[in-house]
Amino acid sequence: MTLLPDVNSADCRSRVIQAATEVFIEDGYRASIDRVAARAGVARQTLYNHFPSKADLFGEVVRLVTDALLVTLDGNGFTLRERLLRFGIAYRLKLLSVEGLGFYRAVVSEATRFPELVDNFYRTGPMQTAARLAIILQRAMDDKEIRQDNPAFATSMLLSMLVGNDRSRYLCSGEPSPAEEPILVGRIIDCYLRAFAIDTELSTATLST
Amino acid sequence: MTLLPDVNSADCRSRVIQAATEVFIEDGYRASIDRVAARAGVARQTLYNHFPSKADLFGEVVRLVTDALLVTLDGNGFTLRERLLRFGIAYRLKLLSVEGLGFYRAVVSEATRFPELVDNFYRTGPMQTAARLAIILQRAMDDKEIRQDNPAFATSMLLSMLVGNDRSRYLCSGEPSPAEEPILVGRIIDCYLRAFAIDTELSTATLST
DNA sequence: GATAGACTGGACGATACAGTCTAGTCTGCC
DNA sequence: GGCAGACTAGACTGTATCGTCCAGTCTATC
Repeated sequence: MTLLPDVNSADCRSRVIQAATEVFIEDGYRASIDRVAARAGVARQTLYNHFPSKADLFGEVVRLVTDALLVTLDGNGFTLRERLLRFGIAYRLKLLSVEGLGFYRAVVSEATRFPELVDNFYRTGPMQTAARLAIILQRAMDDKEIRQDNPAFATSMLLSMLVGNDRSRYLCSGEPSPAEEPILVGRIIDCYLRAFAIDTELSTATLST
Repeated sequence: MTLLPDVNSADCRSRVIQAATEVFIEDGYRASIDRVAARAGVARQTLYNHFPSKADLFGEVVRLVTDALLVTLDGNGFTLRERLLRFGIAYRLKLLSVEGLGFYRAVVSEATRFPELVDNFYRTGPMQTAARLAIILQRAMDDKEIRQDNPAFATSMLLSMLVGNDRSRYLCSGEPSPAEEPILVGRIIDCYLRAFAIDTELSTATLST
């Protein structure tokens, strides 16, 4: 017995995780263990040597993919619009990819069977991304680049505008077309910046009715 | 044999549909036929007298609930803000209710197993609502109440802002709190109207960088 | 060469479930 | 009374699946 993790064993484990990720993204939790094992090119028993149950394997996959889906926000050195644009492109790229959509579907589908897992996914995934974005927006408010408002609300609006309706559509039918992505993101960000632009007399007057 | 539909039979059928709706909303398609029959207070064979298969029953439920979830837009006689406000409240009320969320989860979960059904759901449900909203927005653009823009884009933005992030959150964890709904919808609509307000020199200047 | 640890491949048990079948009951109508 | 149509209750078939078990193989190390 060696203390170091066996190379072959680790390879096996990662192959299983890789296969499970693909299969769960394709068909959700209802995909069979046999299919995962076959995809990994591994005997079923080998899979059970590494994971005590299907639920544990699923949980591991969810944790790993959740981390992989976190969207990073690069710091300063850009205009606000530029930063939001980069964020928006990365955000849509991840969430609206075939894998991002399949994963989301798989996780949401199991909200009743694994409530704590899905809750944890939301807290360590989407909520983390939102928290990072909120910091950027808060700073932009402090710098008077956008108007003062509740940062949580401002964050929610931007995230909603970026993927809300499109995610819903792609979950049901069709696939995203990557060609027009940058243009679309630009339009969304411009739209957002109008909504949160510093107040002018005109715009406030229109709303107060 | 009578030509008129038997009262008891029709009653039975509607009880089954009612039960199936509840059960599928709770646990999705993986809920068993036995549970549906039990919930309806009916023998399994009776259920099969009315529906040839589980998939057919599911399809029937999806069609009926899709219709029930359509959001109506009342016509004129109100300001644009008032109309959007009413729409937003009704829209969130339906989509973010426990039933609306459960139904959405159930449908989206089966996008791979029943692609045509889910695609049809999207076209007769969400797309219908969007089309109705697009007409209102188009008219508002013609009347110079909001700035000229692509109506489909403007529609997508409003629908996204209304439920995008919140639906995502509620699908994963927690439940909506109906108390603050009207205030929240008001903030969203105001935010939207800012984004699509008629151009002023100031706001365009900020964006053009 | 012997040994330990990991993987294989298939049999096996237990469970759940869709859908069918059948014998019997109930109800309304002639 | 008799009959037709619908419902009931439960047995039954066939299939899918999770998870276990076991006998055998392969490989690296001593």
